[in-house]
Amino acid sequence: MSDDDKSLVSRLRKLIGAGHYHPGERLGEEAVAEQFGVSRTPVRLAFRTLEQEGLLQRAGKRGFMVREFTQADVHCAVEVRGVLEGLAARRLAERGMPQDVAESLGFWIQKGRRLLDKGYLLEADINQWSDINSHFHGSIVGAADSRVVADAISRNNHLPFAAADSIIIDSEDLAREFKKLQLAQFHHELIFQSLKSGEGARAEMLMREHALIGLRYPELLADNP
Amino acid sequence: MSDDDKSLVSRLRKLIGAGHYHPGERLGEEAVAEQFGVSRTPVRLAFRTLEQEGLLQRAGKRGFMVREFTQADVHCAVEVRGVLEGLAARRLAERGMPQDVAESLGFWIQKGRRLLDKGYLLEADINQWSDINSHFHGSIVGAADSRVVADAISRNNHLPFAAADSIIIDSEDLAREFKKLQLAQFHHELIFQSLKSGEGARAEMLMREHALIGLRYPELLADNP
DNA sequence: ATCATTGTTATTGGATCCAAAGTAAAGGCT
DNA sequence: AGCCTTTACTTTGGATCCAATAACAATGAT
Repeated sequence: MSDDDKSLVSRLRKLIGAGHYHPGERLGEEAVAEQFGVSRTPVRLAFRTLEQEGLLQRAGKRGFMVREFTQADVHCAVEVRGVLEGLAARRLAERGMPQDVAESLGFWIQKGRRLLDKGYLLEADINQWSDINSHFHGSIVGAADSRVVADAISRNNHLPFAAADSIIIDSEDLAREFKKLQLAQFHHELIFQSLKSGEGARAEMLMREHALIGLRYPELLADNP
Repeated sequence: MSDDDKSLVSRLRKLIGAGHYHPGERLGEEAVAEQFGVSRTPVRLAFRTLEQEGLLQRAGKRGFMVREFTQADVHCAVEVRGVLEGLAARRLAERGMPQDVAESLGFWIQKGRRLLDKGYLLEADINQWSDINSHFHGSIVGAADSRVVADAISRNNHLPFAAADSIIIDSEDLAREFKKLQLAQFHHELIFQSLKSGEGARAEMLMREHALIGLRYPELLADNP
């Protein structure tokens, strides 16, 4: 197998997220163990972790089943990320942003600006934006200086489509995606601005709105071409 | 042992929460296994769960250590609960509160009112309030109708002092505690009011403020006797 | 004397075995 | 024929065994 180096949990996580297992499907320990060529022990350990992450749920007394994710679940996961990252942003604004964090955020904003300044989007730009985006969000969450908040966010990010860097990219319509990223970049700059001036409430609200960008804006941009 | 019926995770959770293990102390699988009279296997499983819950953290490549909780961590956990329960309340208000939920919340509010109406607090009332309180919060979270949100809250509640029903009771000063519960009851009624009228933003803010009642109000009440 | 290297020990990860519990199926009874 | 009971099988939980590895200690070299 190609990814023998990755841990069992992340491999399973990826498979579940990719919809490789049907939602509601029961996962037998023996079956999975055989599928990955390991014994039952590591599978049992992994299942407990995946259960806590919310990807698996107990199927009565008969082991675990793949958690089913509705559209509403995705929506909620994004909103949860919104309020949590909003909390992180507010904390950062209220406690004052350290110089190095400001520099780091400025750096990623500059990078985003340069990426979008050319006025259009290339296929190859997607990955770069994903990188920029996760560094921006990661810097804020990290600078909020609270393991509890960071853990809550990271746990939520284990849910499919919930993570900030899991923006659905529609390679078919790069023009529309460009508009979306332009808006996201604008959000980033506004958030940066409010963080710098210690506007906690504004930073929080902006962050919460920013989280929704993948949910609500596509339809909006679709209607107004 | 007296509590053989409880699962290993909850027993460990309780011990860790009670400070039975020193923060930062390394927990060996063998040692814990022997202490509980079981083999290493269930301990290993439990450790993975406790790790995800944030009570244990990996100690390098050498097993797990007891997570250390600072006062700031407790504060953050309470704020996280605030924003999450706030989200639940807003969802409930915006989607409209079903009749049965309104009746249930009204019931617990009535019970709280009757408990406090006598104007003072008895030692025995504490447990009853805890019951009322968790039912009130539980009803709202449940009625928000989102497993994602409910799970996020429940995971956060595993952290010591983060759960809504873990109000620190100072049996030495029941008069002050009475004031606190009076305020909490008032919060509950205001939240109920805003939920009924569909005031999402108000319900959310009230819920967030309500979460802080155990953190900030004691000092306030201490200064103003 | 200090540092590096090597050997020993402690501890975790993985595999296998056994027991317990639950489910499905087959057979018997009304 | 339908339902209940009993039996066989599947599957998970717990215990033990073995291997891999990291920490520790001791010994030797510079």
